[in-house]
Amino acid sequence: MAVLGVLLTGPMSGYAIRRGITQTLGQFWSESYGQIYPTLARLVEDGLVTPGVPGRTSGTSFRITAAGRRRLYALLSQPVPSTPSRNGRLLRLFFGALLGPQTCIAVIDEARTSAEATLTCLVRERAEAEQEIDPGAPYRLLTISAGEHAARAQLAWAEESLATLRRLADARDSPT
Amino acid sequence: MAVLGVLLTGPMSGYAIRRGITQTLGQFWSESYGQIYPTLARLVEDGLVTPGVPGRTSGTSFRITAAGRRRLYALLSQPVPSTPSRNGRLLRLFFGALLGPQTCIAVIDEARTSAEATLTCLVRERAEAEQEIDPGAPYRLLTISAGEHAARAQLAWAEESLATLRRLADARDSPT
DNA sequence: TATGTCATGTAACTGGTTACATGATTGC
DNA sequence: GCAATCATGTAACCAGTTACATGACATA
Repeated sequence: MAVLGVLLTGPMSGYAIRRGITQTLGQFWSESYGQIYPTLARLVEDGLVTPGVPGRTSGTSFRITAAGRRRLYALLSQPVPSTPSRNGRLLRLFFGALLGPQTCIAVIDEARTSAEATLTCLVRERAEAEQEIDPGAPYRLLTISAGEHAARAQLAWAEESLATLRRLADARDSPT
Repeated sequence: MAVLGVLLTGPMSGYAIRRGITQTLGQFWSESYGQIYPTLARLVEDGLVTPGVPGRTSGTSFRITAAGRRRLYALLSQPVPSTPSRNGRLLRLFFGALLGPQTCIAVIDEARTSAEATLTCLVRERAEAEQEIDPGAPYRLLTISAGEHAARAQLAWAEESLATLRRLADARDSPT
C-alpha cells in the first residue's frame, strides 16, 4: 500500500521510494530495503507496477500501472486493521515504583523532549503543506494535524507527570 | 519484562499472567500464549522464576525469585527502544484523495468512536486506581493519564477533521 | 456426563529488520 | 582517480501471532 501510494507521485527507483516513505510518511510509517525490493518484485509480477528499462540504473524506473491504481484503491478501502499496541515507555512507568521517581523523571523528560522535537518538525511540515494546491494537500494536512495533536498531548502529559513525580520525590525525601 | 512485572503482584499461572497483561497493561502492551510459555521456560531456566509444584495444575504456580527482581530492575533501567511507528489509519488518510471524502469520513469517525470507548474505559480505571494506596498506584495513574491524554487528543483531532472533510465534501458537491 | 474454563504447550507461518554484497553514477 | 551517493538485492535472523493439540478441573 505504501509503495503503490508513493508511486502515485511519479515513477521512481526503489531507493527513492524508500526515501519518499521515510521523509513524507515517516511520522506514521516505515519500510526497510529488505521489505521494499521483494515487494516491488511481487508488484511487478502481478502487473501492478512496471520496471524501468533494465539497462539504465539511474533515474526513474518503477511506475504504477492502471491495475496498480485499482489495486491501491482496493487496499485503501479495506478496513483499518487493529494493531496490538506496545509502548515500552508506559510499560516501564507502570512498574515505576521499582525504579524510583528520579529514573522515571528521566524517562518522562525524554518523552517530553522527543514530543517537542516532532512538534517543531510537524509545524514546519504544515507550513509547507499549506502552500500546496493539489487535491491531495487537505488529506496530507489531516495526517500532519493528527501528529500535532498527539505530540501536544504527549507534551502536556509529560509536563503534568513531571510535576506529579517531583512532588512525590520531595515528599519521600523530606518528611523527617 | 512484562511477565516478570506482573509476577511482582504474586505467584500465578501462565494463563493468569496473560490475563493480567491483557487486563491491566492492555492499553499499551500485549502478549500471546505463543510468547508467554517459551518466555516462562527461559525465565525458569535462568533461575529468575520458579515453577509451581509440577503435579498440581490449578491455582498459583510461577513465582518471581530474588534474581528475577534484580533482573527486572535491570531491564526496566534499560533505555526505552524507539519502535518504528505504523499507523494504518493515517496511511490511508494520507492517500485520501484517491478514496474520496465520504470514505475518509467513515475512517475518521471510526477513530472517534474508538477514542471515546477507550476514554470511558480509562476514566473508570482511574477511579479504581485512585482508591488504591500501595506505593505503585501513583505510577499506574501516570500510565492511565497518558492514555487519557492520547485518547482526548485523538477525539479532538477526529472532530476537527470531520468538520474539515464535511466542508470539503460540500464544496465538491455543490459548486454549480 | 457434558460443558466451560483453566492450563500448558508447540508448529507453522508472517512480517519485518539487519547486515552485508555488489556495482553504477556523479561530482570534485 | 576517488569519494559519496544512488541503486538493487539477499541471507540470516528475530519477534510475534495463529491455530491447533492436549488435558485437568469444576459445576450444572
